[in-house]
Amino acid sequence: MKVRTRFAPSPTGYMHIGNLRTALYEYLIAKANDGDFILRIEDTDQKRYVEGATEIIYNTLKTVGMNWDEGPDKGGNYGPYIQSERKSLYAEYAHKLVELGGAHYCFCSKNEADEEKNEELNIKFKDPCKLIPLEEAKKRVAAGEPYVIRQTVNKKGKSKYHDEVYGDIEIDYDELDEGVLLKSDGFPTYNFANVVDDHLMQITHVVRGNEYISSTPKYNLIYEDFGWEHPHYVHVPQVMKDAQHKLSKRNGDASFQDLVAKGYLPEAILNYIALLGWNPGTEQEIFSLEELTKVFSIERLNRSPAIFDITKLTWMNGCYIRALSAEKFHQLALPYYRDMPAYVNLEALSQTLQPRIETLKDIETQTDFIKAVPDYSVDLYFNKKMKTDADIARQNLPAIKEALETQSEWTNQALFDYLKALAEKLGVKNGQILYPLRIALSGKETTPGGATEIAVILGKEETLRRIEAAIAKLG
RNA sequence: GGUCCCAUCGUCUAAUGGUUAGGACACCACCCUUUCACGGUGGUAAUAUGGGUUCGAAUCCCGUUGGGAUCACCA
Repeated sequence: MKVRTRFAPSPTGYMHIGNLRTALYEYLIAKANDGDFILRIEDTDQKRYVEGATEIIYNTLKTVGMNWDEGPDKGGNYGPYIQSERKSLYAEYAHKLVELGGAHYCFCSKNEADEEKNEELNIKFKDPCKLIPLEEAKKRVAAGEPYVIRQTVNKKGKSKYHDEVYGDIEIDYDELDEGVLLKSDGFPTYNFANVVDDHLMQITHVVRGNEYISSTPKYNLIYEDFGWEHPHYVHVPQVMKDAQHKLSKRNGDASFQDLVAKGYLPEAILNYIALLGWNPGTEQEIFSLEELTKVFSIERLNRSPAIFDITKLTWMNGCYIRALSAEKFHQLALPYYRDMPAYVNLEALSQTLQPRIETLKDIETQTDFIKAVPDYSVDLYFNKKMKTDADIARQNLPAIKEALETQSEWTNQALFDYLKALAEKLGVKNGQILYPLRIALSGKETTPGGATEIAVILGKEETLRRIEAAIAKLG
């Protein structure tokens, strides 16, 4: 049988990291087995619907290259792929389930149902409405009385099922709530819609967060009552913010969109989250999506929760940035150059920046001195190792300026050789020329690249102007 | 609270009865060097705890502790 997995997000806002990881595992399970990856939008809760959220889902999946084989925009043999468009289908199946004895009509208000429960005595909600004879219940429904359809749990003993990650799970039927399957507004709850859809769409592997482990027996009951076979279950551990809290939208934790905005590359984010809860069994850590589909296996999925570590993602992002071609990096950097003065040599800037940044956003802080030299203290000219200080700078800067004025080949290598020769001629150390020059050009203790690289970035004219300004400042 | 799940360096993880408990990030040191970074070398650092089983336990079993999930007309 062909493997079919589905990503079934609800359009309630941006895409968070845990969600994207689940989608990734679903995609990989499908693609590692030559199967289909299906996108289904679960919008049965109209109160939580957020405008534009569906587009975010599409864009995110496209950005990372996880292409779906069937979905709302793409069609397929099992549509529609938006649950709100399948509304009548659920009602049909819910009523059928009532006939089969797996569910019943309930006329309780929400409050009444809540009161029935007794948490201290640990009594699960067992709906009194299930005692209403079916014929009578149908009459009340026909008469227009508001109702919901609740699952009926009559079984006793232990429910057992196998999970591909967690192994055999055993839960007592008494632990199962008789939850609402079809709401009074006619929409199904997740508990019902996911079963009906997964069956109808012939999903073979259900991948979801492990918070569903304990409610899975309820779903299995529905599969049984319909006489359907249940899919393979792949429950995956949570992605945590720290040891106590999971990553969540409500806390405003970083979403995929946020990370991209912070200068992380989609490929790096995807690579990093693949490794949160899964490992290849080798020491390789850098994987493209393509490579992942080749080495992924369910068996190597982990059972314990994983903390999202932005530091390691940052390192990995740096790896991806360094691996970029010079042209590609320049393209990605361009938006960050928007306010650069005209004299700046952008290609040279990119070249200098690429090995030095870990996120694209670093460009902003690394290049702040380019627009204007900050107001710095002349103490900056002091460097013990380079044997320089303000006096040395005062002494050498005019000579550097004079030398550079006649220099025509304005490349890093040429400038470096030239200034090295100058140092020799003056009988001073290289550092006594280069260090003061770098400070004069940047006004910063640390800069991307050395004196000559900065000179190339600034161009000859601006370089000379800045040296002049520095000489004036030193007095 | 009931039930279920989880437990190896700070973090992500490897080791599926026999390893000096391995790798990666981070951190520290050194090297390279025109500052910074990249790169290279080395280092600090873990089997939560108590019992079993076994010649031998991170690994299997039981208890304890700690953490998480779930108990919605949310998904």
